[in-house]
Amino acid sequence: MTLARIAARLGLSVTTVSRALAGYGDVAADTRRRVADEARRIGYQPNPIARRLQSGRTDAVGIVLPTAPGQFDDPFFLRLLAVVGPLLRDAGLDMLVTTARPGAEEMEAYRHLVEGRRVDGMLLARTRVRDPRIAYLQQQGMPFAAHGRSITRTPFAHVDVDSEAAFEDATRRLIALGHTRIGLVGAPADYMFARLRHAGWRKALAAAGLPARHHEAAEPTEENGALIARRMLAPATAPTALLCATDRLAVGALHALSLAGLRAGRDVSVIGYDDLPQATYTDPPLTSIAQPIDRAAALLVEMLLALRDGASPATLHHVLPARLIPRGSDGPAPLRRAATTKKTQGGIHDTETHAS
Amino acid sequence: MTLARIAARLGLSVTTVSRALAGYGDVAADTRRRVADEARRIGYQPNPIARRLQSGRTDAVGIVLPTAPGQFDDPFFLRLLAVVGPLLRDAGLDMLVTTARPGAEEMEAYRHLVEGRRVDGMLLARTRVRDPRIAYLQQQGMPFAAHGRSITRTPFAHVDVDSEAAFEDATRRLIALGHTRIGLVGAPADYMFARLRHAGWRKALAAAGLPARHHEAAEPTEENGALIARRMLAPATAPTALLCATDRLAVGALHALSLAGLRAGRDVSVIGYDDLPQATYTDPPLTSIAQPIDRAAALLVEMLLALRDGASPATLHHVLPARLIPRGSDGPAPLRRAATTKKTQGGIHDTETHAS
DNA sequence: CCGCCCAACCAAAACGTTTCGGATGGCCGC
DNA sequence: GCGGCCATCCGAAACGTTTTGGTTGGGCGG
Repeated sequence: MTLARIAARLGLSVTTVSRALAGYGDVAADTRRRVADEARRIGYQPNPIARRLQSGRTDAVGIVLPTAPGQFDDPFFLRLLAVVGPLLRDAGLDMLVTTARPGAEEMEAYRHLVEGRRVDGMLLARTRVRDPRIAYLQQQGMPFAAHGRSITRTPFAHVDVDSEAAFEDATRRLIALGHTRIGLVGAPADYMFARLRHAGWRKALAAAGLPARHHEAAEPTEENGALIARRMLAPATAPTALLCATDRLAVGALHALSLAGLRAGRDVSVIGYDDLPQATYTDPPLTSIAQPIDRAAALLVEMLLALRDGASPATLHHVLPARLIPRGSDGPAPLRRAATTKKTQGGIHDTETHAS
Repeated sequence: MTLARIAARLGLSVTTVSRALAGYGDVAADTRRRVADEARRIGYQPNPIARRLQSGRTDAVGIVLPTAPGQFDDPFFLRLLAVVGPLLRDAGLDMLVTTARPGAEEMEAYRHLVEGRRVDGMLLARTRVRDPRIAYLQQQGMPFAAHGRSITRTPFAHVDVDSEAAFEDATRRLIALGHTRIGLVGAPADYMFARLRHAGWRKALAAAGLPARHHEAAEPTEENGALIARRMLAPATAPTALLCATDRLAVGALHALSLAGLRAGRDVSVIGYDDLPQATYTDPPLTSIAQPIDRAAALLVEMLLALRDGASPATLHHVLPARLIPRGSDGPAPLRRAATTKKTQGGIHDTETHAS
């Protein structure tokens, strides 16, 4: 199982065997063949550890999965892994996955991978407006590609989806359907994606001369979606449409509607983002915005390889378009607001409220 | 950043520095302190690659995520990763993740990790009745722990959830509620979990003297759940309750009910398995069976460590109890079967049908 | 004063690969 | 016949660690 064994068996030096397998020109054709045959015969596989020690590269990229309450099993990350996985393998890279809660534990996970010299590239997702992970990786000089933008001093490699435009479009769509009170069920403003979607919503409202009232944000879970929707729909002047920053929030909102005796798509329109598989199977099916995650993943890997080959992060960035998938949860604004049948209660956890 | 640098700076040998940091007794207390100080000062981190080459271990465990149509982003795997991740880190083990479609590609992924000497332990989930992955790992002598049982010649380390008992209980619950026609929306029979849940269902029916009609199986997606439910509910003697092998199937079934104008929990009872976060937010909320995945993950890691320390796989196995979480999707059998309001259509893809 | 033991340290080998800088021998041209 | 070139091969170093089997020198007992 080692070069030495092949060498001994063939009466050659380790050097020659190595060079034969690596395809160097200074090996006789016949020798090369004999080496190849013997290697195949004993099922030789080079020891990656030895190779790494010698080359100084690890041939591995790291991903830290956030394990926050809201993201614990966010399907987004599994899809990302699933799509990125094969691409990395094709590039001969291993994928090292760690899980950590945002905050101190998260940064420790990054340090473990980076300063522990376990990877020579990182992939990160769900960027934040000021992202300590990005700052850290830049300061360490570790190549990385991010899914999502961020506000930084120095440019970094990233793909993002134009969810600002998507939310602007979605809002316009609702306006065209006659809605004038359109609420935003948002995510915490330190997530870059939350800020962009918020901006898109606000822009479309402003362009139509409508006020951007009705905005609350919380970690994107079903639970928070339900809580926010319930609160937002309580007043008499409640929105007739809810734009939700993620599908998980939207699923919660649909649930709250149903509990309140309101029909989604008739009494209140709901639009989500992510186009999760389950979006098709809510009642009514959820109108959602689909992002080209396959394309994004491919670009991320491409960028990582480019960085490895010396490309500058400044040249590496893409913004991809998202696409609205109309289903049953939105529709024309009701002529009169349907009455809320149940009393709403106050109290919401883990929520930041913005009066926009 | 290397032992040699510390050694040079302190006028010591590499050996002594290494032994000082490793806590050997043959280093003077003062020397040990000086070494520790210098190491901290320059932020020394041992090079894991060099350590691995020398020790012959990789300190990494591998997980292959199935990317099948039905499992593409099954939340189950992300939860498993999230729970197993911190435990492995605490044990000083890296987690190497690969994705592959079941079949040839999957086996190639295993070979890549195992014969490529990238890991010294494997974790696997969603076992199959005859599982080629298990046979392979056993033949290769690679330590591994599985989530799920399997039929094998030689015993292997595993945890499983007693979903047979859980399905037996759930079926009895439905029987106690007056249901006599209880259908099983199952998963393909080569999944071990599918077989166990099927057995539990059948057992409870047999004990009550009820026939085990109404059984179909397909990859556990929402889509297949909807297709099967629609077909099962078409005939006049359709089941009044559907037991679903997974929550994804159940979500699809709920959707089909709703399309057919049937009320879940009143006209037709539905019970799922997995207790996904979204189960709370279906309409009505899904009665589901929760598995102790945290406990299972902890045991898996524990077993892996035991195997590494020479334990025999034969002694390592646990079966954990599952717990039914009653919510709104099941209830008393209706006195008379509600009429199906919509026509059902034939045709179903990717499905194996069993007349049980 | 001699021998022994112990505390403290270290040189070298080993893990398996890649690569640098030769070494060897045959053949060709002049 | 000799110099040089080319094809082919190889020794040794290097990557950074751990471990084996020492060596050194001082102190202590007899």
